[in-house]
Amino acid sequence: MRLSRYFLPTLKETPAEAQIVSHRLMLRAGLIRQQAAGIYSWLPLGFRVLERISRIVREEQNAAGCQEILMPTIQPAELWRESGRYDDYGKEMLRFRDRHDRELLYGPTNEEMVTDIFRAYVKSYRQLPVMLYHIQWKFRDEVRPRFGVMRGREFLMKDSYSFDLDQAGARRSYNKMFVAYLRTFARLGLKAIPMRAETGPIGGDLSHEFIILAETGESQVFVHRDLVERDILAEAVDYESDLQPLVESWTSLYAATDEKHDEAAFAAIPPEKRVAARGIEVGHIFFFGTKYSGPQAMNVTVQGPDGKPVHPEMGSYGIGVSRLVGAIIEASHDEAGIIWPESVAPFRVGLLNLKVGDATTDSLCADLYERLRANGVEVLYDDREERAGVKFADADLIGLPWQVIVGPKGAASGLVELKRRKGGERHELDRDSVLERLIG
RNA sequence: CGGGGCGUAGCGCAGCCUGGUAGCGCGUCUGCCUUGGGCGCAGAAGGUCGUCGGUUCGAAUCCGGCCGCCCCGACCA
Repeated sequence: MRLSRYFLPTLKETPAEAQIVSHRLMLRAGLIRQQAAGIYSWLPLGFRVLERISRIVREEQNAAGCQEILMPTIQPAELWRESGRYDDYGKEMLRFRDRHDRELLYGPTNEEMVTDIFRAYVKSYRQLPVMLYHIQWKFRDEVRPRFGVMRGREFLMKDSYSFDLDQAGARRSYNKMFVAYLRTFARLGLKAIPMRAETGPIGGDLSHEFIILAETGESQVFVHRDLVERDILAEAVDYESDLQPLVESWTSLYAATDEKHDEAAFAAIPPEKRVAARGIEVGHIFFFGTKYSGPQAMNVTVQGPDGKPVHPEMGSYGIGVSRLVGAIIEASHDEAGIIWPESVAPFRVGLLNLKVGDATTDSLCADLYERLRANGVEVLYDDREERAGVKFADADLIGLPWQVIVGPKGAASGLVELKRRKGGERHELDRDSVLERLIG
């Protein structure tokens, strides 16, 4: 993509409403535009990141055996009356009526609807387990939206739902999602730590929040260093195997938010293993049994092995996709701007032509641009007629992982500069070496 | 929902106290110049001062209602 034709409104100054760093950078880097309190448009660069994150989330959900569907944003009130939540949910739920005066709502979550889909088609225990998910916009009329996309009213969320014959099966589904979440956040370039959360109505230990560590995080967290340093991607995962030992190895070490913090237990950890940090919640998984499928709610049954009706055991699993864009920036930025992890970067390479109009830099850039693209490398080519300083500043601001800097001095001798955004190290290389590094 | 603050050009702000018909920086447009870290010079466009009403000869400015946005707290992917 040529930057001269790309819709990328970067700002030199920070809009007054933005307080936290991710919000400031998202506005300055031209990722989003606020349309109302907690409601945002996603501009081309921001939308690309949203799509990148969604792709990774999707790949890991699919790998864990979850199947993607797409439920609507608008839901009928009747479903929520069945579960009893229409009255319970309160003002956070946006309600309205259509032209026939039917009551509708903008979905804040989808337990009722997915349960409705399930009960329409699944009649036998032989069809279990079932795991469905979608990535869809949600609306929660938060009293006080803030922090940009970190707490918006309209937000993109991945929500999964599992249906099992019994609690042992539900635990297997839970464990799959647990591991899928670890892998998802690791692939997004984040250190996400599962922390025990409020237990559901059944009790037990089947509820975890996934919290990423970031200096500007909203809550205080306490974790065992081994959890922070452990790399799930280095471990082989077979979703058909018993994941319980793996899950236990992650949950046996200390990890807690300040609400659940146990000072004594934390003090029992060797001092060099204690990590007190700030965190941001990016995912939440929990088991809730028959809360929605039971007779008190939507009364869903399948026929069990003995021919008798069974209420399926359910769980739900959420990842805040749009929130993650902000969370990743909170976890990865510097004074100059965003530093995208490679896996979610909107483009992999920024190609900077420092002297547009100079025959040598123009042709060198054109060649690099074409050859990178031909090899599947996504490049944002800064071919604007701007001064070098503007290009450097914008490149650092939007945070693409690699910058290929082509200036008249180096170009004359066939050299360009390769700069890594993270860390900032630079190398003068000839064009083939640059291509080799970026394509390999 | 309790407390506080703010709405003036695309963005950041001054002007308001002490009413007299709107200004600065950045950005944008044109030309020249410059070309390795948000240059320089010259010219230009762009604002019903959130909105409705009141006071006044006259309101961005004083008074009131409404709307919107932000911050702190309680609550949350």
